[in-house]
Amino acid sequence: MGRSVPAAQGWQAELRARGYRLTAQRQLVLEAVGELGHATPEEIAGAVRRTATAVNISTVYRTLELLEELGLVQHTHLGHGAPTYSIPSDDDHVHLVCRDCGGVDEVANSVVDDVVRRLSAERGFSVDVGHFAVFGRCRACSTRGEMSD
Amino acid sequence: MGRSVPAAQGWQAELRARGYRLTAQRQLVLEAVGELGHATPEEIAGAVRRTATAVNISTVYRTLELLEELGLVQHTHLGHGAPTYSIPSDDDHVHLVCRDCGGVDEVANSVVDDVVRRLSAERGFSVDVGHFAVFGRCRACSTRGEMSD
DNA sequence: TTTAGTGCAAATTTTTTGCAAAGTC
DNA sequence: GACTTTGCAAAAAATTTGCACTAAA
Repeated sequence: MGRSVPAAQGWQAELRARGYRLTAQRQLVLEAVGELGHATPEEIAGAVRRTATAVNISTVYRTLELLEELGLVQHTHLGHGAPTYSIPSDDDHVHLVCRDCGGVDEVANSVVDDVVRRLSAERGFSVDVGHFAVFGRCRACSTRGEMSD
Repeated sequence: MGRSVPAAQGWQAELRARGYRLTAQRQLVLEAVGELGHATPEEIAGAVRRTATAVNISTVYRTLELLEELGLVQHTHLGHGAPTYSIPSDDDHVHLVCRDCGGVDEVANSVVDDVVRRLSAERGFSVDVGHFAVFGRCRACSTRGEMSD
């Protein structure tokens, strides 16, 4: 088996290797991020609170920052509000956020492959596909708009 | 002369037509947005303050909200911080934001035309090109990274 | 004169920080 | 035991809101 993706608990070793310590809070926050998917710090704190031990909100912020530095979580901006955290995965996707209903849809990032390639070639800019959300209006809201216009 | 773009002072008439009033503050804020381009509410307040009359920050927020509703300004998310306001124009562009240096570059939105078309056809999603920023790493920062790696 | 808009101050909301106590290695 | 991490409380930063007063129409 390869080890391109930190296996089951490889991150714990990596944590120590970097001089950090393994704590219950860090495990709980990481688990919550995995379970919730695209959750805000506040939501993550809430989820942890519901399970067993509560983790202070400031610890959640500090922990997310650390986990992101280690590459164990990533954050995405889906709109005006707080950034949302999730587990990086191979099948990253592009987020479509509707300005009207606020709904978040996803499309395979192959849709933007071409743009990514061009920006790399023409500008030397390497796009972080997972990080950007695409804003606009979803089909449902467009249809609704037509009717009421 | 056409009137696809609210002419010089057409917006003032539109304002009144909708039952709103023309005030010095609204003119000052709109001017500041035009002069600054992609500025945060705080920056806009600062710019106005520097000219003649100061406009209270809460009025700036309320005014931006109104001007946006009227389509006289638009806001864009360029990263973690506050949204930035600017004057909508025909030659909208895509923003490239570097995760390392924070720099903001622009590319013609023709670069994403294809994606816009596909999302419309396949998902019925109409993209607001000006609203989304593309995150990643710019050429300068990539080069720097290679060297220090 | 009537009704909308502004300034001001206070309340929210979200995130950050200092520091003593608790926990990990 | 040494050094990191956490919880707590307070500080900051960013927005929003209530309300009396000012100003546009």
